[in-house]
Amino acid sequence: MKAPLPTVKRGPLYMRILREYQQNGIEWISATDIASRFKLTPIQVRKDLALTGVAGTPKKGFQVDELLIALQEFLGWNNTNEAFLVGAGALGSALLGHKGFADHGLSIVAAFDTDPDIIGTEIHGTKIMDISSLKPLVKRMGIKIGIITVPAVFAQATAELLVDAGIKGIWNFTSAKLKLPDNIIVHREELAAGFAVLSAKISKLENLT
Amino acid sequence: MKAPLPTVKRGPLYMRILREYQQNGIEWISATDIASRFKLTPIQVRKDLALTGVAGTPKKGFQVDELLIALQEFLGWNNTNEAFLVGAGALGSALLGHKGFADHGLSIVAAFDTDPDIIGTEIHGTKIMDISSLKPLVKRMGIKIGIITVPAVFAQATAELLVDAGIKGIWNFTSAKLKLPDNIIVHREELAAGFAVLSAKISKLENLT
DNA sequence: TATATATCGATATTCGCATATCGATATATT
DNA sequence: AATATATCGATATGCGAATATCGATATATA
Repeated sequence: MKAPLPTVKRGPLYMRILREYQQNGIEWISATDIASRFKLTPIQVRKDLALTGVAGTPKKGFQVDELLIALQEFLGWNNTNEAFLVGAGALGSALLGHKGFADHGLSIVAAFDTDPDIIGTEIHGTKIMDISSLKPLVKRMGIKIGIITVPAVFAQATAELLVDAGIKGIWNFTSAKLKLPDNIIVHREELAAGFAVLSAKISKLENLT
Repeated sequence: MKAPLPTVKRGPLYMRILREYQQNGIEWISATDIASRFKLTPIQVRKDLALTGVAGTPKKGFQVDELLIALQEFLGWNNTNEAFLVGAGALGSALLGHKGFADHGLSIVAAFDTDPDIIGTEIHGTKIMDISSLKPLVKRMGIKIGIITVPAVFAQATAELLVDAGIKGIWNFTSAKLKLPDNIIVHREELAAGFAVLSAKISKLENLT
């Protein structure tokens, strides 16, 4: 199944509103509803949803439960919605406490650090463990995603450790460029990009979608 | 000047490597250098840099100092590289401590909250102030960007307060959809999107750029 | 001085995604 | 039962950005 990248990126939005509808006991949702909720057109939403394979019914829309399951499947969240986090500093702690993730069904199931002062403590309900215990846990729990929020200088070493432990994908919050085997998927979160878009839009008042 | 959105997004990457070169006293940088540093092609980098108006010289590349200034101008960072942050919770604190921003020349010059226990304290060198003092400061300092890291339920009220104070652009880290006047630029940071891309790439082993 | 090479920069092509159009259909309404 | 309407879903169009191609040029090297 081929999946357009922008569609995948919008996936979490759909997940959120669907969960909300589900919790409120609403059975049907239309592409128009979703579009008005975010800044999208109904057509775009329909095209995205079409990729999941679910069929809507005219005048009512899509069945919330059915769509939710299909989307989850489509996004691959049946297998890979759990992650380990390494580096329980400021940013790491924030991610651990970030409500948004739970809303989408994603969960950071464990966090690791090297600082003895932090190890053993709990941050937002997640116990911080010694990094030496990471490898066996990855195998045992079948975790595929690792989140790196260590200082940039340690990023490469951390990444290698994760790969060695069997991690398949890495979410890199540092500014370091990681050199890893090709079969490892790396995604770098570029926080500054958001800032750039914002200030560019302000300084030149033009429509950059 | 028309600015392709993806180019703007890559801007911070260029800024980072340029600053690094500058600090190391390297005078010239080629598109090939930059491309190999990130996951880009030299052609793409050249096209981006062409928009700044600077000319490179064959066999050497671009002059670091000149390019840095031009890029800064191009991204509009001469005027709008300062921001206020509202909501000094977990995520807010993390952003305050995020070294990455300083590396790019962006700065969060002040932070605000409503919690009396937090007001007056310092987080990563930034003093947390009472939100009531926000409005006069925005005017006095000419700040144009506001960062919202409050709980989602308070997002709308916070945004309105910022707009009332004279803020032109808002960086929204909550999941709330903000209803604001059209002339206000809003950028929502969707953290979960990164996770979605990553897990999609892992579960279907396909090339989603 | 002559030649090789790395890089720039312009043009052309391709690709992917967003947007528009329109017929089909199921529900609600009268 | 007949009609109106909201929505889906397929096809077609258009746009923006990535990629490829190739000549020009300045530096380094022999």
